Amino acid sequence: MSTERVPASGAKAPDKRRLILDAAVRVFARQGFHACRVADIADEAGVAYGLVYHYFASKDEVLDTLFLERWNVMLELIREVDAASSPEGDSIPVREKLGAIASFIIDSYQHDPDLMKVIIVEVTRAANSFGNTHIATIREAYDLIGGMIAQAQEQGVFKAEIEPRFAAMAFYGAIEQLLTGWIFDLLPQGDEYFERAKWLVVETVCGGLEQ
Amino acid sequence: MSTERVPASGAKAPDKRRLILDAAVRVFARQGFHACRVADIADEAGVAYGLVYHYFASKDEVLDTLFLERWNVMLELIREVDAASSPEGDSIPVREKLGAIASFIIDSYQHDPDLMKVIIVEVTRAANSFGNTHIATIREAYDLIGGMIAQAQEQGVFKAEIEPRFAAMAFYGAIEQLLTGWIFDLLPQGDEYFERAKWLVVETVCGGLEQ
Amino acid sequence: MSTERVPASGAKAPDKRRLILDAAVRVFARQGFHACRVADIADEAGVAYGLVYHYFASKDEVLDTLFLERWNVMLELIREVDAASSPEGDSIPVREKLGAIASFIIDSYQHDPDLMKVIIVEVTRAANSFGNTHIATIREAYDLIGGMIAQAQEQGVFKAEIEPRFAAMAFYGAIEQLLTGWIFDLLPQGDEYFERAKWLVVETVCGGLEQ
Amino acid sequence: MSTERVPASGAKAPDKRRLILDAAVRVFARQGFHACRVADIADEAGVAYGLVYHYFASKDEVLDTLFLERWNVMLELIREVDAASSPEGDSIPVREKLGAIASFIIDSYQHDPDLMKVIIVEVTRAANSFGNTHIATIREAYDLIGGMIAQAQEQGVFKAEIEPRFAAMAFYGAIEQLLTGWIFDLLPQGDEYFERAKWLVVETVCGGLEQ
DNA sequence: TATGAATGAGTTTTCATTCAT
DNA sequence: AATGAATGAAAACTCATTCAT
Repeated sequence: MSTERVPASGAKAPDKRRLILDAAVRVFARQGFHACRVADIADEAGVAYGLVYHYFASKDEVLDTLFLERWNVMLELIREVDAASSPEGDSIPVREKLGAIASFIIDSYQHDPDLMKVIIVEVTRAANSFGNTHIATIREAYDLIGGMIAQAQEQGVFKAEIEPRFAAMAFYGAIEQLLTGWIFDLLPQGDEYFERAKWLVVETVCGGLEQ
Repeated sequence: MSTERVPASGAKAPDKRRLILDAAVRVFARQGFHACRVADIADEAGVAYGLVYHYFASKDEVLDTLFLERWNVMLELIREVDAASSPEGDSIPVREKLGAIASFIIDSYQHDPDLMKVIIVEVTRAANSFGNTHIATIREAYDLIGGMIAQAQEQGVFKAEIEPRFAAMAFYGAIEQLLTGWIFDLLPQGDEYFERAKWLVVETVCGGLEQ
Repeated sequence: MSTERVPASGAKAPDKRRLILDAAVRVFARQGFHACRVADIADEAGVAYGLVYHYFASKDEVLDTLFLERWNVMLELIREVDAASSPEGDSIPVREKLGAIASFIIDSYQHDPDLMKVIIVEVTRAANSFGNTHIATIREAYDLIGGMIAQAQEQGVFKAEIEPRFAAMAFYGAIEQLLTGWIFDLLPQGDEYFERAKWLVVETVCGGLEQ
Repeated sequence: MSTERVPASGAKAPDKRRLILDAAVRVFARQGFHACRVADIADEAGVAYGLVYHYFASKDEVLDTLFLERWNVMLELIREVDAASSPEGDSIPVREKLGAIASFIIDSYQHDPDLMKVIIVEVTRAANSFGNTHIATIREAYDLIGGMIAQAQEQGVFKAEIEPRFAAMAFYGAIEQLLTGWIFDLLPQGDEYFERAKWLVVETVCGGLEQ
């Protein structure tokens, strides 16, 4: 977070740059990155057309910024979880780790569905455009999860036959597809559903991975 | 499957329409739907520019056709699996059913990675364009899988607390993310890996879902 | 000449490419390269906007083409003059050579003032854009003239103290400035004036260069 | 000359206006008037963007100012030369007059090549923009030279058949083309070459014009 | 069927100029 | 005098689609 180049100034001033980013989230979510014009972003933000280009070099950079802002927060969370230890000094159990990650992602969606929609739809799977640009950053998350699984395997908690990288992808894919279901309005939403979804994904995947 | 409107003619004639579709797969996979021009498709197919418009009403229709051709084959497979019964007349076990689906998808990727890349990258997650257009068709697959899970639940094979729709999404998402891993070159490929991936996804998800 | 990529087809068909080039000459001459829009060229040519881009990669390429077409004709003329010999087999005198060049340039202006205006105003002196791009081609003309002067020097016709390259520039500059005078409407025009100008420039420069 | 609206203040203060003008010369020479942005001028001058507009009404006015500053100095010089008389009270000979003009222009280039480049490339030949704006001012120089030549003709020094206006253009064009040669790096530079160029242009043109 | 020239609406980006501070 | 954020018109270029042959 806090990629702002502009002083926060006590959260009073409108901070046009933030205004533009927030507007872009809504517009990208509503129309899709390709289908929207830069003018739509400016209009949604209530600023002049040119100001978008005053703060961002291109339309692409707007999306890049949105993605990186959010993804880095997630990476930080995953790293913290990975390093976390119980009061006794032991590393916390995998189930808890993976549960924290699932919770974070689902909470993120609950908190700002538009942003998560944009990230999933426009970046995470865009193998020929943004996904490719940010592949290293994206991979970092997968690798960290893979590391957790490998560790659990070494500790004898998870089955030995498992290929950690593959399991990590399956786990992350399961979560992302739940979000996709919400995005496409194929799954029911609401606090209760979000909570149950967290449980289900952990229960399912961990249940299957455990010895 | 055979959605062709043109006689098969004994596989002799070039069948320009098929030529164009196959070329489109390669071009869409290589450059992405948005980044490629209709001229690129024509060039790749070795046909005249205008011929693409002779066979297809628009660039969109080319992708629509590719998606539907493949997705309908998958739907057929899922339906067959769903209806399949053992020699004794009993329905075959869920594990086998889901295994058949995972196998089919992964085999599809193995057989024509470009086509699966296009479907996943350009359609399945494209919530604001093709994904939305084909949402009903896509959903059908999720629903069929959800039905299988619900049945397994009723039979007492799967846990009762499970929400079948959610579990279906998790299952499908896990598979799709494995393909995504191959597409982005994040996971190792090869016959052996494909086979182990099939096993892993079924073992993991079913293992977690079972009582 | 004849850079046409399109068959001449008996001079019957309109040849849209030529139409565009000819229109561009008029528009560039009237408004200047920078001040005119591609739409102006298309309008002047009576063709659709996009057709300009069907035949030329960019607005720049239109000017490049116009310049090269004409300049290459001039280079050819200069080379011919340089190689020309009298009936007796001797090389023709410098005065005649330089006179032929001056005649050619001034005739060119008389024949198509717009084209010469464009070349002089937009290319020949444009040290930061087109002039720089075509500097090698432009230089070739100066070098050929310099060669003629050097030869005359060796033959004892021109003074020995002369630096041929400098003299060539002075000669060419004198002619170009006469055209500039006509372009800016600072000098009177008309057949008689054009003829006298040819004489004046040769008489002046050669008169001054001769021993 | 001193067109400055701002007190000279003993050459102590930075005089931002002058700073901007000098920076503009460098930027225009390096990138060309059209290719540079107002921001480039401000950056080069080390002043704030808006300050350019505090001192100048537009980007055009910056170039106008540069051109007029210099061209007026030249006009003054030409007028002085024209009025100059020998100690005996006779007007000095044409050769000396034209020599003084050639010297002044070449010295100007030697002293500030960037400024002369800008004037020649961006103004003097720009028939559709600045050249047209300043045509009256530019013409004055040509007319004054033409007057000198006419006078020499009347005195019987120059041939009678000469059209003074044409001869003036030829003379000025020869000089300007030498500068063009230096600008394009087609001719060798250095004190010696500059001196010889002065001699050559006068010797050539006057030699040819004399009876 | 097959060709590729012709059309023109649409979009990003640039950048001179204005303006509030 | 000095700053630099804000404005928005302008234009090159792209490319899906049409159409005459």
